[in-house]
Amino acid sequence: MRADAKRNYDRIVEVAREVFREQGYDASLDEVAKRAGVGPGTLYRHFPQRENLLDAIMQSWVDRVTEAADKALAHEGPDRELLLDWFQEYVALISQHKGGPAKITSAMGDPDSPIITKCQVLAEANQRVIDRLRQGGALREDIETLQVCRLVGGIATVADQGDLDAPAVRPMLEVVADGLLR
Amino acid sequence: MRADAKRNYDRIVEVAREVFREQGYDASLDEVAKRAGVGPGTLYRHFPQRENLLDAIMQSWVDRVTEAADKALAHEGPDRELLLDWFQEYVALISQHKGGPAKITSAMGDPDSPIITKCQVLAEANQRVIDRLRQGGALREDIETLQVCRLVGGIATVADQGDLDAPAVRPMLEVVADGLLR
DNA sequence: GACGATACGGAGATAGTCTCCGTTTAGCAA
DNA sequence: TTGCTAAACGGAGACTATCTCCGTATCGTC
Repeated sequence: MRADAKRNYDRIVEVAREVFREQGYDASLDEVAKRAGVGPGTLYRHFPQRENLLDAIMQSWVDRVTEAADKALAHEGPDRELLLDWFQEYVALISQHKGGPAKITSAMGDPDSPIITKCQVLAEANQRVIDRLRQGGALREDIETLQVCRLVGGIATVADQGDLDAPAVRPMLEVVADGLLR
Repeated sequence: MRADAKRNYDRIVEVAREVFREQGYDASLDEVAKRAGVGPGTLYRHFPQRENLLDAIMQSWVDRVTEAADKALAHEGPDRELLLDWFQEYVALISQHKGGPAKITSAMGDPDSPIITKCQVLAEANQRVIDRLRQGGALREDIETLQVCRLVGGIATVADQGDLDAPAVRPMLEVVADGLLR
């Protein structure tokens, strides 16, 4: 990659992170290009689809995901607390910008999504937490971990669309956690 | 309302129902106008916002909602079955067209939404089912019924966005039902 | 310093939303 | 019937966003 190309690439990602945080995932891409000081052509050459840009933005995000899972697994205490803490982290992680929960959760089941690798990191993190509980025999067996992602993702999605805060989300996560534990 | 106005109004609603079913809730409104044989101006005068049109489409829908709740309440059998049957109906009702679950669920918490009256019918139907279970002492007390709507709406939303069918949705509804029952 | 590959960027095609306003029509009253 | 007015129509076009094409500029190498 040529030096000027890399410079523009990085600058676009940086600006996009800012704009998406301000205006949500639906922000205008031409606006991103303008703020980054490049033409729309340049933006679309680097990122043919909106989701390619999202994928680049999420590059740094994957580290935080695994960290959060590590932290949850290190938790000493009741299984219910562990699961709830993880769920809250999960919601926070995918709710970084408006529209994110829906995008990430629906990409989870789509192998062709440009952000699929990022989703897999999240799915694997969730898997580790679920496996730990399963090994302790604390969890019902008849549900796939992908469905768990969907359940929690669904809650994050409605919270995102309805502008709910963490305390309002908590009871919904409790219901799901209690439904999963046995 | 003048006769020609009513004629156009009805025709737009009829066509919109068809187009939304075909193309989802994001379908072009100019396309609806074209198919209805009216100018865009006419459509936007009758329905200033997209949701006003959705509200009109849902007029016949409210009857089905109350019917479904009646049917659920008439159910003889375990509470779990009753709740699950109702949840399945609930998901089916709000999944009429693509994008519907998200729209309806987020409108539930927004008093200014043009479709709020329709949402209230749905919320009341849900309330009746929940109340029945609460009276039997079968349900946990620490959760509002609006939250129940959000939980089930969240599942419907991810199912809608991920093109999941009813059998795939079922286990998620079971988790929520089990988490709510005690 | 010259050359080819690579990348830039903006004009413009396409598509959707929504408004404004000149034209038409329904419905009523004379 | 005819004439009138309020109501309704409809389409041109302003505005915004997405995305492409291609002439121009720049990088990096020989």
